[in-house]
Amino acid sequence: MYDFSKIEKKWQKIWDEKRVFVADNHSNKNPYYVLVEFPYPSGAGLHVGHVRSYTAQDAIARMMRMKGYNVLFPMGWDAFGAPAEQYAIKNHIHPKEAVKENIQTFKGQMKSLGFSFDWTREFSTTDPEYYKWTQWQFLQFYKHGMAYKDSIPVNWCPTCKSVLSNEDAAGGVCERCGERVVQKEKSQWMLRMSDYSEDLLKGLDDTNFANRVKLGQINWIGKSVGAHINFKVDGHEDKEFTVFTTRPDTLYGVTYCVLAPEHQYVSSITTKENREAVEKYRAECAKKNEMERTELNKNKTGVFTGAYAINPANDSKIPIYISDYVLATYGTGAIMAVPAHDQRDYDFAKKFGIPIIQVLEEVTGTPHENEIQKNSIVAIVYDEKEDKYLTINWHNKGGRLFIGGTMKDGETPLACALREIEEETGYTDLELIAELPKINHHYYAYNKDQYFNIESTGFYFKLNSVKRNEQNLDDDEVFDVEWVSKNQLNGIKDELHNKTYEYITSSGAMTGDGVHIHSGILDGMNKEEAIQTMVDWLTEHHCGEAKVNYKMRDWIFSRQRFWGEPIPMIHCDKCGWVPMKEEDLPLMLPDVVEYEPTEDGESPLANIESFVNCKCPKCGHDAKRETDTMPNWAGSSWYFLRFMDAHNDHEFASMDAMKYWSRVDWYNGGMEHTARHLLYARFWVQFLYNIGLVPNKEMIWTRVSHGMILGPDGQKMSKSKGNVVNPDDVVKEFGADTLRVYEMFIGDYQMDAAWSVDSLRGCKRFLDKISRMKDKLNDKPGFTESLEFIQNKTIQKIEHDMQNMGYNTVISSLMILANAYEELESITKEDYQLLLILLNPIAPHITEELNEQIGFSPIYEGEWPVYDESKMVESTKEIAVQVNGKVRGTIVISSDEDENAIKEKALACDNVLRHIEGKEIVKVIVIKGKIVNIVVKG
RNA sequence: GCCUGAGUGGCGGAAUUGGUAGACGCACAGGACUUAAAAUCCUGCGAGAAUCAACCCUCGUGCCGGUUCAAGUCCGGCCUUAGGCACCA
Repeated sequence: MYDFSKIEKKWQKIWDEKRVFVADNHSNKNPYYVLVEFPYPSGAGLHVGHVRSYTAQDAIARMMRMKGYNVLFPMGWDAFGAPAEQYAIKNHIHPKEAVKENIQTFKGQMKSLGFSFDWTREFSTTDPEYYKWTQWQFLQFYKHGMAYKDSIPVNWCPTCKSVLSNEDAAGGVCERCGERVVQKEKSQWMLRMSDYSEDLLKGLDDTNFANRVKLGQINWIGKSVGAHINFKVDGHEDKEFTVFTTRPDTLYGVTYCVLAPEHQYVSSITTKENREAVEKYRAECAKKNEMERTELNKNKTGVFTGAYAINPANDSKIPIYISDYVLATYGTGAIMAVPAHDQRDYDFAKKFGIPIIQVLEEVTGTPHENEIQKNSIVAIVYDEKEDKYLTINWHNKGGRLFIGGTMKDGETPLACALREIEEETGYTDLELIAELPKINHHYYAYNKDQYFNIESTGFYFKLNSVKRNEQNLDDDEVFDVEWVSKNQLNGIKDELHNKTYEYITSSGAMTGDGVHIHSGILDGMNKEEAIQTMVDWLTEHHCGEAKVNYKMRDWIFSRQRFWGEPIPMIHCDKCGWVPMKEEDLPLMLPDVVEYEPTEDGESPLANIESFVNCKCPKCGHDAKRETDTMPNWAGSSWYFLRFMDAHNDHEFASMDAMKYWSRVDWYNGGMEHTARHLLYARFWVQFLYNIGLVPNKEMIWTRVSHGMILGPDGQKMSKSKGNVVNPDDVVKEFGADTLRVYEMFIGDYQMDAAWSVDSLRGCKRFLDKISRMKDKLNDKPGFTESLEFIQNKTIQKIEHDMQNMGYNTVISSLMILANAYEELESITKEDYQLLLILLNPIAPHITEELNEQIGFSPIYEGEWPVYDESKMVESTKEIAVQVNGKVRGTIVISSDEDENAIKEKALACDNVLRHIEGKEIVKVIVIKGKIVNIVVKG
């Protein structure tokens, strides 16, 4: 046992006083920037989840310093936000007071954990010296036409009396208070983020984000490539509406169109007879917000307008509906519907009895020259009572199949299916459940020595009763009729029959690739060719063009809150919106204690006249300030740049400083921020880059995210569940080093992990063991020879694992090294120090202390060990010998033994002999240094 | 519904390119030390059959198939679960 509390305080003080972790902007060492998301300093204090990621990043920072890098590892506070505001309103104090207190708590907790932050660069987003530059950057957005005001329907939380971004109103409820969100028109500041869709997508190539992080970004941007197609309205020569589609190749399969209920043409094209129904439907939709519409998942609603559109490809007349499954805000607010190849259109068409035209067939089998064309069917019959499927078993002449057959002249596919079922199996009492999409199948018939290409129609029947006639078989039809369960269906090897079965489990529309049919110029083409051909055709005939759409919308930048950066804009009756003069920044939040939100949802700032009233910077007349503030995401979109030059009072950061650090090398944060925060921050940086204010278009290189720490019950920690673990308690009882080691050892860093006090104790034991080991030091110089192999292996392994976030295996390999030390009578001081240095990034206090006690200079002044490959070659090695893939023994080989010698050794192995006795050796596979496998027969 | 992960002992989890599955730790059991306890140390610890015992044998990484001399790892299909997105055309 060691007295961790004294030791930890001692070293924290030394690091502080000697400014060990202060980064230098003018160093000639290579820079390395390690960043962890700065926290929102909530009243609850530091969470054990923070400790996990901070320790991981701290370990990297400490290791990189020892490797000779000039490491920037800063910390600050993202302190604007609703909780502080709510707390302040309740307690009638200014939020900055609450924030100050919380920051003190957080900082004290962080210091007690020994993180190697450069505290000289600390700031809070709520410091006027910082938000001055956030405001300044907003003015740059404005001056470059990137900020604009727009009156749009927004998500409104009646309780918080605030507008929420779409992202914050997920699920139709307020993210903060859980209240139902309603729609409300509001004039909002917006940032033209959608202009950056393509750049934000492309920029990902210049980053080293984890794959799942990149995918999150890609999904959020939501690029879809397709076409705009113009449809004329029959009888309204002047009217033409445009649809966006990703599948212009299915134009021949369009059987109706849908306009969003809000579409501008709805009133003018609706016929008299349909007007009443249309108006009623529109009124119903107007009541619902976007969230409610999207909740009505499956059940499609809509009404016919009475009007028809003209399909530009074949001039056919198709009905125009309105339905709320088409959104006014996405694409053009109108779609062409292809029920055969889009599931939503399929559902709608089924409900309203609209025809379904298949224009694309999937292809199975391999095409061949000189094929004979045929039409045929595959019928699947299901007996619900027995839960079995009807098959015929050809045994070794073709195996198990469903019912199949060729159509006779003049026969419909359905008639053919019924006839074939009766002839082959005798069953007649069937009910049609579904006609399945047609499949284009190529095959070779051995009995006829002929290649065929068939168009097969699939049918799905239910068996009503076992009523059965005599089978009517040809002489060559020798098979058994068998009812089989679902599991036995995987005995069916035929591609066509399997594909047909797949269709009965999918729900209608065929969305895959294949070959076009009934599609004029597109016939015979696959999806990709047909899309290109159709786009060219549309362009040539002036009825459409290629078009790319993005899901991502502009950023709603206004919040009706007190506790945020005031937006530095002034409204003058004469001049309109006028930006504040840059030299007048920061626009400070007023120092008042009372600021209730207004009833009509204006920001609390609107009530404070001394803030609102001002002079127009342009004409000098009386004017009023914008009273909305910025969203939380604003301050966190560029804080990593400020850390590079935190106290600059004439720029947000100097170009020199940003060029020196160049980028964040290793950024860690929570999963929940990998989409939004990262996207906003990248957008912000790209904009600054485009106006020449930052040196790189992407300023974050690697981004990783950590899993959550769950309560001991495996649930997310929360006060209400009573499963919260407070890091202070753990530090007090077990010490900071134990907590740090435990959180690194707890499991895969990228996955959630449940808290376990038992495992925590195990980590304490490990540190105790290392501490005790000091008693077995001898006076010999250098390293103990027998340890050199494992020592160098461990260095290599730790280096590799640290770079790959394998912190848990870093700890385990250190435990293995410690166990190897334990087995010896005594070890040298160098042996011991090596272990201390390797453990230092994760458990810095105890390792510094022990290192000092044995008389070495501080680890933080030293260098990271380098492994020596020459010490890592093993002279002998034990490898396994398998017989037919099963391990039957092991042999010891030396590194210079050749294949034949190894083979001989393996074959001479006792237990191996037993297994190969009397059997023929087919071959012996020797994988050098790994394994021997003897393949025998008989 | 779509996208992305994950599924391995009683538990947390290991297993660089396919090459001895279960490292390391926890829990548990037995033993040593001790008057006793704690601490520490030693031994065992996937399941099963068999045996005095040991060796040994069979099975085993969510399920069903496949590829391979060899599959936790690769391929096809499913199930469960977590997170994200969602009438996005």
